[in-house]
Amino acid sequence: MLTSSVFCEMQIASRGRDSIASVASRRFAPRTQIFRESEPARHVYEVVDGLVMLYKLLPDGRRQIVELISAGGVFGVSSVPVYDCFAETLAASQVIAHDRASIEQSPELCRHISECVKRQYCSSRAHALVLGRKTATERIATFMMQCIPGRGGYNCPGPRGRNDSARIRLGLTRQEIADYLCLTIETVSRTLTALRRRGLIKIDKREQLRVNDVCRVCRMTGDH
Amino acid sequence: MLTSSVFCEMQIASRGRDSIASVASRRFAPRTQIFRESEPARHVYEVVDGLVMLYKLLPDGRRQIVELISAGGVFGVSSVPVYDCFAETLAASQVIAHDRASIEQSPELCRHISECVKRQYCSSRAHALVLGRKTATERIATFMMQCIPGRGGYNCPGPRGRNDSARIRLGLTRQEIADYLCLTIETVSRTLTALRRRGLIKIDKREQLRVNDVCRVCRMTGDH
DNA sequence: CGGACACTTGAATAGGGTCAAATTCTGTGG
DNA sequence: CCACAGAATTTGACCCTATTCAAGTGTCCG
Repeated sequence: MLTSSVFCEMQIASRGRDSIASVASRRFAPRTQIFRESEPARHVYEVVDGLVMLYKLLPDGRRQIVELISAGGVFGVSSVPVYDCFAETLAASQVIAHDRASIEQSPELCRHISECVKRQYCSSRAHALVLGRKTATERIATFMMQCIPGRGGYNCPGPRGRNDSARIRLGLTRQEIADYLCLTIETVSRTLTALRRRGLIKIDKREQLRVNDVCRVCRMTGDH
Repeated sequence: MLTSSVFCEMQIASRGRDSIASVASRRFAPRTQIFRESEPARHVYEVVDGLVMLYKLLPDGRRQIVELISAGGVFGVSSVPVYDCFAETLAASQVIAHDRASIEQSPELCRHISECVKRQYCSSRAHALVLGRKTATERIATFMMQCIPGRGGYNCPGPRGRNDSARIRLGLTRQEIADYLCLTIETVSRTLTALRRRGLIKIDKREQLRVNDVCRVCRMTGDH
């Protein structure tokens, strides 16, 4: 098994004067399933490091990656007693598993998780706009901008000087990008090729590319 | 002005022993804008009665209705200091406006809102699957199922006896349905016509239709 | 009853999907 | 270092679903 788990009973020092809570810190290898849809929702997870994807499946195999969660995000939150999607790591990931029952007992933890859910709720709406109304090129551009920290979002600082380029590590295969953006693998590939031919990006390795002009790509998201 | 507002300083009796909170109960006429995207987010709203839509716009006019909120739902929640979408009533609606600053002071209210956000967060993910992976017919079927309370969701009771029909009040124009499901008005119209011709539904009035066999429509959502 | 708006229908089109094949990585073992 | 296998990706040709554009038709409300 690729997973190594370290369970521990620990004091959450950073959360102040709460009583001792039952938490487990776990490390998962890349592409490891953490839970499945319709399984009893026993834990709420916090991502410390790495990247986790949440996805839903239709019976005929169509897949939709509904969310990508990196450090600081939470997952496993559900309004019913079972998980509403599958969770799987993309990169090697460190997560904290909070026992669902114990969360109620820590107002600080509750508050923290609520804050994360609120943030993720807002970004899931931005994603709905992507899925619903954007062209393939706009989707890819939007996705690339998401991969450049600090740019493109609310109060983007704008280009930094002459050379406004950025290196991006995708962390997802073409198939995963397709399932996230609701395209096919072929369309993702074709769109990236078209962007490369137009000189907007350079594909260094499979998962690594360079955006030559961040602002120009940002203008291609359709948002401006 | 179509809006009649009643402001009041009231004790939220149902929320127990919290101190007096600043809330305003307001009534809005149908198709009335409540707030705009990028406006300072001063309030969090709770829907008491009616129907509110949240939507985002792209600069070129493309619109995506990201959420429909009925009684018991909240809106105006944002992780940044401005609203991230537009809010507009569809039906005449009664809402409670909570002062953003005052929310923090009521743990009970905080908890209540968090609970709503959690629920809405989950349903927004289900909607992402609709937008991303479903065909026009599946989208319309999914939407119709959403309009039939108690059916199609987690632990649906199944058909009730021989005559498993339901009357639906849409409350949305074809254009709004299109913007919610990410289709065009023509595709919505054509799809409804096709369903009518196949004898699955009967279109009584513009906004009212009858589903002859709920289970059959449910099977058309693509979820089963 | 008439005007405005919402909806429906038709024909042509295009964007992305599907299917199939070629190419490029990546890792392994010699 | 090179050869090879298997997988991931790219590319090509064709197709289909939903869109676009353009008329109609229906419905509501004064």
